Amino acid sequence: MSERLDLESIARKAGVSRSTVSRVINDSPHVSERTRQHVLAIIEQENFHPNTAARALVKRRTDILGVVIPTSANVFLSDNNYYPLILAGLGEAIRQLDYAMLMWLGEVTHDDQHLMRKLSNPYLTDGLIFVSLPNDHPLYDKLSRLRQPFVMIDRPFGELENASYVSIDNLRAAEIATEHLIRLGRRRIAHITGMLTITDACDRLEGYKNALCAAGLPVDSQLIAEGVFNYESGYRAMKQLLPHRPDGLFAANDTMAAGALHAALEAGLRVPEDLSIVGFDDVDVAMQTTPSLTTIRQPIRAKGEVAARLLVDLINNRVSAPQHVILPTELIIRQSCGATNHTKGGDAHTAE
Amino acid sequence: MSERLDLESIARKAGVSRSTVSRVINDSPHVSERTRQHVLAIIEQENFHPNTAARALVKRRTDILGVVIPTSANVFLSDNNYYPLILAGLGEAIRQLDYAMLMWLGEVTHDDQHLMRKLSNPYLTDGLIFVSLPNDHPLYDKLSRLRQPFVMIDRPFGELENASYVSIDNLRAAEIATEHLIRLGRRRIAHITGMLTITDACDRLEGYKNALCAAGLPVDSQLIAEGVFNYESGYRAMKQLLPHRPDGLFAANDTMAAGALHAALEAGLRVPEDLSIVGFDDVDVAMQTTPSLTTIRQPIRAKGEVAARLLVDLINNRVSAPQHVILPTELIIRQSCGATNHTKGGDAHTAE
DNA sequence: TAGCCTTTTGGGAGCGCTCTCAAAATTGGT
DNA sequence: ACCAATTTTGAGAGCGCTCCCAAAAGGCTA
Repeated sequence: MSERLDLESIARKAGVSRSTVSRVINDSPHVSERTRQHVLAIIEQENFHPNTAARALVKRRTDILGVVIPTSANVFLSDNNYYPLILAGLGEAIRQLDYAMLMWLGEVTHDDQHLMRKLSNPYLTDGLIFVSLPNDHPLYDKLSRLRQPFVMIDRPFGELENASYVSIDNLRAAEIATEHLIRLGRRRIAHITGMLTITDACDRLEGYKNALCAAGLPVDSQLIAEGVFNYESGYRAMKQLLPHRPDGLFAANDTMAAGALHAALEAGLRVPEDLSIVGFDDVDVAMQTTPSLTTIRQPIRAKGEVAARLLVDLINNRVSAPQHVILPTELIIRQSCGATNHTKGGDAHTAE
Repeated sequence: MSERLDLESIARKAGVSRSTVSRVINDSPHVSERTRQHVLAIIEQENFHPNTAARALVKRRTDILGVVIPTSANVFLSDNNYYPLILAGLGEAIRQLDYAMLMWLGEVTHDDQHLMRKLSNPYLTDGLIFVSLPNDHPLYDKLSRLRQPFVMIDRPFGELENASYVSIDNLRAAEIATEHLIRLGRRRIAHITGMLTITDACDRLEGYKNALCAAGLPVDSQLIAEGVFNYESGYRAMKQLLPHRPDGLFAANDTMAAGALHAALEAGLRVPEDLSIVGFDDVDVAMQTTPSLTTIRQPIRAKGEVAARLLVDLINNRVSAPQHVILPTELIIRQSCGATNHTKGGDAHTAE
């Protein structure tokens, strides 16, 4: 019904040229204040929106960042709110940077080829962020062929040249968690790993072993059970560990720690008296269990924020790849480990 | 370094015209098989990607769907995995439909104007999906001025003409939950509401009241406490309800039910003996509490999937707005209500 | 008021694609 | 082998914007 709106039609109504309208839209300083206000008024009145496709065509910029979370459904969806937190951090930072966020979720194995073509289309996004890309993922090999700048959240496996990432020192954090249990006098310390296709999980396992070795304790494979970062797998892993009488447990995330706690309590163990538990992440669930979980806090939201900013810096050539950012972690002592602590953590109901 | 790739350059290399390459890319039937294969080979060899901006400019289609989750941070991020499930449903369906998903997360109050301009730009997305838009949200008024097709997940407040939505019958589901408690002999049934700016929460409150009235039970405002859909608020609400000695509780979602359960157990109540609890959603947490939660299951992923398909139908004029889709719910009986049940639900560790 | 410099404005070209229409090549029937 | 029908291909225009450059307008000094 209403004629189609473009720069030209706005220009005509405002009695100026297309170029001037363009300048107004792009906040160019080369427009008199009088003209700017007038054009702005017409734009408002006509409810005009510049065509982003036309703009992108000439500027070779879409102002869109792509986010890929290839994590399998049962981890993303489940009780583990690591990914929602990452997303929140990404979403907020990306919006602040005045970009839009294009998202691909879930397993991409089946339409791998197809998706990769979309992802690697340099005209769709200005850059990409990969979250927790498993090292056996089909996208892995294609990364090196990517033309666009990209940032990974969580350290990639092996030496991926040109890959920038944002992560934490998982190895050291796991050592700290395990050392804490050792310091509390535990000698049969078990570990529930995360999905071992994710480097973070491998590093945490490594850190756990390191700490045992450093303390002269044996690394007993019967005290190591594999999980996949969700509650269910933590519960199962603990069932499997219980016959080997652990007196301490370091779980690769809080969600699995909660599942393990459930299994331990069900088996009649007292926590922390009989079994000392330390988790990882410090997500909400850590404060909702009884007893609440001692854990390693990592800045999950910040990972997303930092990754987004880093990507934009990469896009604008303010820095050049690869960049590696390591964010700090912190041991948060609550009830599940049995250490007395009067300053940190707090219970479930006085959270900030 | 390498020359810029476009249709023309591919055409030159293949010894055909730009038009032919375009036809190949768009799967036009008007190309001989011989030519198609040849061109395809060149495209592959050169790793060519058509410029989406140029295509969008002429086709007036971006093949992008916008998803807006304006929910405040503490609900999206928290223990409640309603939104991740919605997202998973949306993400999968949108990918299957061969669209990309553009996302806006979190509160938009501050840069309201700015965001709305971006959202309503008809050249950025082909359509929009709003998830749980609170009725006091600044976007609410602007919905009627939207030119693009849009679909809401969860019923919008009031009579928004032209608004299509996908939801469930919250009113009836809440009645069923409450009736179940009544049937179990409970007489002092409490309710913890969701955020009352979301229509679903209002409907559930209404259904709760309806059921009480229908059973000749009084509606006691002291037995109604307001929550915001997260664990913390469920815990607090229960603390507030306990002095009024409820013997039953219907919580507007599982996460709050879990918080309430925590508070009840802490206060020394036995569940379900002293207090019968029914939740809503049937998310993972419902099977992880002890006792596990009786709840109303709603098809959360399906909401996302259906909304995406509906939006695409709207975009392609296969249906016309407004469309209202109501998905089915189901009462899942577990331990927290005290009803004996031998067929449904199961415990936390035998999930499907 | 003329002359110079600065600020502001306008017009043309072109980004890479799709679409329409016409031309060329192929097919089939006689 | 010829003409009509069909299939396949090519060229031109144009989508709505930005960018470059030149022209116009405005400000200042002499």
